[in-house]
Amino acid sequence: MKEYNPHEVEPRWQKTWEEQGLYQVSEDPSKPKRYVLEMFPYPSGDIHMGHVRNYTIGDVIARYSKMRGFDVLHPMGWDAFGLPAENAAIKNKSHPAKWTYANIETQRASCKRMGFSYDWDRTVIACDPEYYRWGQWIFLKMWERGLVERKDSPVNWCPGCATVLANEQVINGACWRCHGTVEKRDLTQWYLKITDYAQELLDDLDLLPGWPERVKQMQANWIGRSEGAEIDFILCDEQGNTPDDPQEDDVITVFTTRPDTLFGCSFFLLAPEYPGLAGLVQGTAYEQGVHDIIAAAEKVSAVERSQGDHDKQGAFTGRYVENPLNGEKVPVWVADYIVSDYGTGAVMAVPCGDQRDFEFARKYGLPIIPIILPEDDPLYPELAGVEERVRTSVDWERSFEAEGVLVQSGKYTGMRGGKHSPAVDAIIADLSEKGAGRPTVNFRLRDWLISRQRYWGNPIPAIHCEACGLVPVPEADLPVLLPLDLDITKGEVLADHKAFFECACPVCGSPARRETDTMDTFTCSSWYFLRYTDPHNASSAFSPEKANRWMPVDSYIGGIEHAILHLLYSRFFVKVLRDIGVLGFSEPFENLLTQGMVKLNGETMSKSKGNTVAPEDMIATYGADAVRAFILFMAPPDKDLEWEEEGLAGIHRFLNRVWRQVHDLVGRAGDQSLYQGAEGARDEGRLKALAATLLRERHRVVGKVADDFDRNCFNTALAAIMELSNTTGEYLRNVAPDLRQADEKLRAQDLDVAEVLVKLLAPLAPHWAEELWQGLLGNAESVHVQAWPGFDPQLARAEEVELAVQVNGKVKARIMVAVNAEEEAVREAALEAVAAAIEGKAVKKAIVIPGRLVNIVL
RNA sequence: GGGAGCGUGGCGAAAUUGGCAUACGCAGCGGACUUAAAAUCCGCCUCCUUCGGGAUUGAGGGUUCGAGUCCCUCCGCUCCUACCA
Repeated sequence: MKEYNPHEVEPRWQKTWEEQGLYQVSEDPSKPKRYVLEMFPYPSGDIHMGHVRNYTIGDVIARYSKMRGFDVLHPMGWDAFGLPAENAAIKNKSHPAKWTYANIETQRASCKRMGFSYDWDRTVIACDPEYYRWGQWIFLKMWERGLVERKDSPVNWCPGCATVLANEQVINGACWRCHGTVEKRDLTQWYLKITDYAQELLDDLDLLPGWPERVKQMQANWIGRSEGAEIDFILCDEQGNTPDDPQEDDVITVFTTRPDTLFGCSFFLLAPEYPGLAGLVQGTAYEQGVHDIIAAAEKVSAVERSQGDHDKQGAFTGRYVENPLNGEKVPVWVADYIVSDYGTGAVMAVPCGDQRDFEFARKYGLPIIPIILPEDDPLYPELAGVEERVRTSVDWERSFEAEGVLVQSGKYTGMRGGKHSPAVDAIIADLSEKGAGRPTVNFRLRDWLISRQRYWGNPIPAIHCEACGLVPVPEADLPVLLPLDLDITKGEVLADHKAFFECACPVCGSPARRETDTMDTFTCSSWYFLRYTDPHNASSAFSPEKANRWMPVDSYIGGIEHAILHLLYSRFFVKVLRDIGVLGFSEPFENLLTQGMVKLNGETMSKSKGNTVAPEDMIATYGADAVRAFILFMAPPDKDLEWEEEGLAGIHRFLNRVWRQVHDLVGRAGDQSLYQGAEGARDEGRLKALAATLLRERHRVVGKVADDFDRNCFNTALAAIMELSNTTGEYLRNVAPDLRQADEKLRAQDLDVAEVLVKLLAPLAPHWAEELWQGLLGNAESVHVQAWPGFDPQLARAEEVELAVQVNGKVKARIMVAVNAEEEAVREAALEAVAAAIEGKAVKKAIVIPGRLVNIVL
């Protein structure tokens, strides 16, 4: 017998598979398709254990799917544009392209060493002009449809990365890449109008039962839909007089989800960044106070501002607005807890119903008018049914935010208030009639800021012409090539690179300037999964026919960190491409599997912490197959996985053991047999019983493993295979080898069990399986294109089963009964088995659960 | 503050629809083989026990013939999100 040596077996089969093109997509329309995809990596150095886990999960699904008769698409590529390449290039005095492609080759080699079944002919590399030209094309199509906008607004600026960031890329006020503090700056930038799709992006989450609830919840929260009303307040003078003919400048609109509390509005708030704020106080006695708040808000970084409960600061502006519902004069304040980029940046403050307004009112001595009360409030008897305002203060500890009954609210008094309450509907209707308000839906989602002032990205295909304004690059001129002759180590930037930006206006032909901003790298990852379906298409981004055949992705596997950014953007791109008419579906990813982290001693592995385990070291010791199987065995895929080298050694032992068992089963173990000491039973009955048990286990486990793979439960699938191996060991140990081999039927069964063990492990340990399948069992064709072993549920069942007999829910005895025994007979047997325990007591009833237990109730 | 999830042996975990809790593995302990060690193989391995049994899925309660699983209260942990009006 040849010993199991992964270091010899693995590279050999990897070479053979590649030469044979075993994993090239067959494009066989007679088979059902399955698209298995792992999130493509950013090429920052070699792959780490997190990647290995991600790709191993995908590889098992792909290999298993192939054995189940699917036409499988399982590609790999690189998200190759981005800032780390620039930083690394500057550090190493190199070029981002050089660094990027070198890392891609390293990662590609590591993936091959792990034995992943990718079709390498379909590789997509985002910084390849053949790919990014179609990203530019999609941008132009969006522009045609009015989904591209260039506008001036306060944006997130990361000084560390010297670029702007999308809202989604600011995590707790810090840059998602460098973790530096993000500032607000007023800049003119490019946006994609993802907000046009806000409602659909929210609604279609319901079309995704194959996504984790958690991820859908996170997306729904991010989109942040709120129903409410816009209400117009008109600026008035100190006597409360509004202008006879109010102009646009005289109106300040707020968004609220609680128009029912309008009678409780005792002051009015503007964000420090509110556009017209400076004008309101210019030249007045209040200018300085307001200015101080604005200055303080600018200084306080977004990080601190998002820390939450710091003391609220504000100042009176000296101005008033009129409450459109009751005509009251309300003072206007500036407050640092009002954010400018949600709603309108202006808020009607209702301190009795909002805790933040409550605290602000207490601090600055503003009235807290009770207008909504729970019926059990001590104040309720006094105010119940009161329409006119009789009280303007309360001694409450905090605001009241739940549902209640309106008081002191004019004709609305007595109505139920709260979100979606009758009072809300009535007040919105009345405001609409006056033209002072309208029902609105507000989203938290902002438009996607995609321009970046960086070199290593996809150029935005636009031209600035003095005469014609902003002009899209004609489709025929694509791609706008990113120049490679730029030396960023000397501080060169695109905006100074004449050869790049000097151009002629495509409309009038006069000298013009090319846009020098590049696109956010997330635009590259928002459609790469479509390119894989038709990667070499030179005349379009993809053929709709191919994309429609392969899409949606059936299994998408990746980290939870992409729950919002990448997954939301990709959904948006697909919906736009559908509306453009090149896709016939609305959602890109049918099933999403978010894999857990790989940890060491309870901590996430990371280079900066220095607690990583290098995949190549583990491969060098135990082989790729053991690493793969270990990763799948140690935890369910969506849970964090604690790295334990002892466990990996255990899996290596297991592969070794099954290797020898397979040799034993086919009579080829020779003197390396695990069971040579096994004189075994020569007793015919014992032999038959062991063989029957093995047969039953073989069928049971094949069914169980298929079921587990279908549910992505790789850990229990492997546990079941271990059980089959244990039963096999029991059999081999206790049956004299010559007896087995003399019996033709047993020889056939032994061979079948050997084949089953090899096939069940093939998706998990592909090289190990191939060596046994072809090397030992002498098959000419790869195990990875074999059909999944069949199983017979009848054979998986024993003729007799053991039932537990419970008395009042406690197990008191066990009985053996025939599988098809009549319920009455089972009941009789059970009563008999526990006769002593129930003696003298009345049996109320006996519940028989076939195949499981009998419960006798006394 | 809001939302989601989790809590089972020394450890990683299993129990798919409410039906024999602790499968499978790791570590540990004992044994076989060996001059010895490694490797390999076999056995033990939730806790208590007067050896009859009894208890046990974070704690307490409820529903049910039956609860790790469903409901309520509490405790603990994790993740996400946040002055979102």
